[in-house]
Amino acid sequence: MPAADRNLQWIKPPQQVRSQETLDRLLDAAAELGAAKGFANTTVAELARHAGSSVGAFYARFSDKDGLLNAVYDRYLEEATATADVSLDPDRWEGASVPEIMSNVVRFIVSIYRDKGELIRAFVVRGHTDPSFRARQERLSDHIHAKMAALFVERADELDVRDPERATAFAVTLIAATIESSVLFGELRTGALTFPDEELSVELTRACLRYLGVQTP
Amino acid sequence: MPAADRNLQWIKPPQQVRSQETLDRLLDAAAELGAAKGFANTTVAELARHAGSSVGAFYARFSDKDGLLNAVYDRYLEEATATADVSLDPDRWEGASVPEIMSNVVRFIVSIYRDKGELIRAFVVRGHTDPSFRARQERLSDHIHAKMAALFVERADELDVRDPERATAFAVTLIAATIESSVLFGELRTGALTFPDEELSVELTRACLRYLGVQTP
DNA sequence: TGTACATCAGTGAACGCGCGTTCACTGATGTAC
DNA sequence: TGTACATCAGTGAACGCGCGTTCACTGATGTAC
Repeated sequence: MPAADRNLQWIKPPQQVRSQETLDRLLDAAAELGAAKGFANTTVAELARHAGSSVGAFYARFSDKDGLLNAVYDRYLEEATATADVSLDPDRWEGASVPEIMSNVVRFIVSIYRDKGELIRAFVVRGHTDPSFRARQERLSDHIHAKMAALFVERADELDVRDPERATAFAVTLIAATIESSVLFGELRTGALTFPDEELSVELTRACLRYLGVQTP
Repeated sequence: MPAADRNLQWIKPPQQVRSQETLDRLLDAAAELGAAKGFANTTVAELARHAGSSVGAFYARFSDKDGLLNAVYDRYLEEATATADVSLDPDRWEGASVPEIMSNVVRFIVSIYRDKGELIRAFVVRGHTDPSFRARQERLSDHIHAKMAALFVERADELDVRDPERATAFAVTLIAATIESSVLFGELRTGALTFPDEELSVELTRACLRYLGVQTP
């Protein structure tokens, strides 16, 4: 079936329901173990066992270990892109103010990182040595950043900055960097002071609004 | 020599100048290769060759591969701590304003990350699986954060925020997170817009000053 | 509906490669007299 | 200053363990008639 092959780079398409289930369980196991201890530290045997499958079944579905990781990553990218498209859709925020959008979006991203942070971290680590992972990471991040920035640029009249395009781009970067590092390095912490999720969201929102010169009530 | 042993956890103390030189070259090679491709992806044989030494010489100095990494990390931590102590010394900034300190410190940290970023990244990756690396990372980061925050808290009258302690702590975190992620993920970039070192410094400084409610000229 | 056969799916022991570590040996440096 | 010996330093081939991958085999599912 050459037609189907065009869409399936890493996965050998299953012919029966049974094997599709096995495949899904392998993907889930990879996501779970990868999040827990990193992909490099997870063995194929461990992965197969965790999925209630076997090493041979694994290689019947994937060309090699990398094939599985790529499949897991693709599944994640698809989910992430879809989520971003829905939650950052301009229509959805019709009539909303910059503070309103900012605070909701920041809170949402924080909650996502709380959920998927460990998995994202595993992808990031992998990206350090694998250019193809790195490239896809950047594509996703560019996509999300652009959608977020667009929401703010549309409302440039609420901002008090020289170059709204550039300032919003930087604000988005601030958000991404701060949340990312808070997850990558555990809870935000400076000496004895800690910033749990809610406070992180509030403070980060405040910082960005002030930076963009937005009047807040 | 039991007295010397107390200070040398991972390194077997050399008895001749010759072996001290070998040891230094091994440390340098580890830092270099680790920065270039990560510690996990660097083999002992490769390391020894790169240092103009041999595998046997390596094991005469270090108990194992981890011993070397720990030694490299300790050397880095010592340098970093000393640099922070000197550059964030309160006396050094006697009479300076918050914007002055902020802009200089941010610029300095960016330049450090430009220099040592790859090595720092290797340590961070290692920290993901090694709790002892992680713990030392946090100790260093706490130390630097505290010193920075202290400079701003001392000048709380220049700030316009409810809780100066907390706000400065968060500002310091913003700085660290943004610079860190800009190095960990390459140059800052949002779609077509890029923020090279100087612009990153300027914009990050501006963001923090506005967040802290500092009047700028 | 039942039977024969082909293909798909799954199993886990065995293989082999890469890399950390060891070890028997050679050469260099230091010390005693 | 020279000689004998001890210790330090360095070498690189060989070993062995862990883990990705293969493969000969068993069982399950689908198809033809």
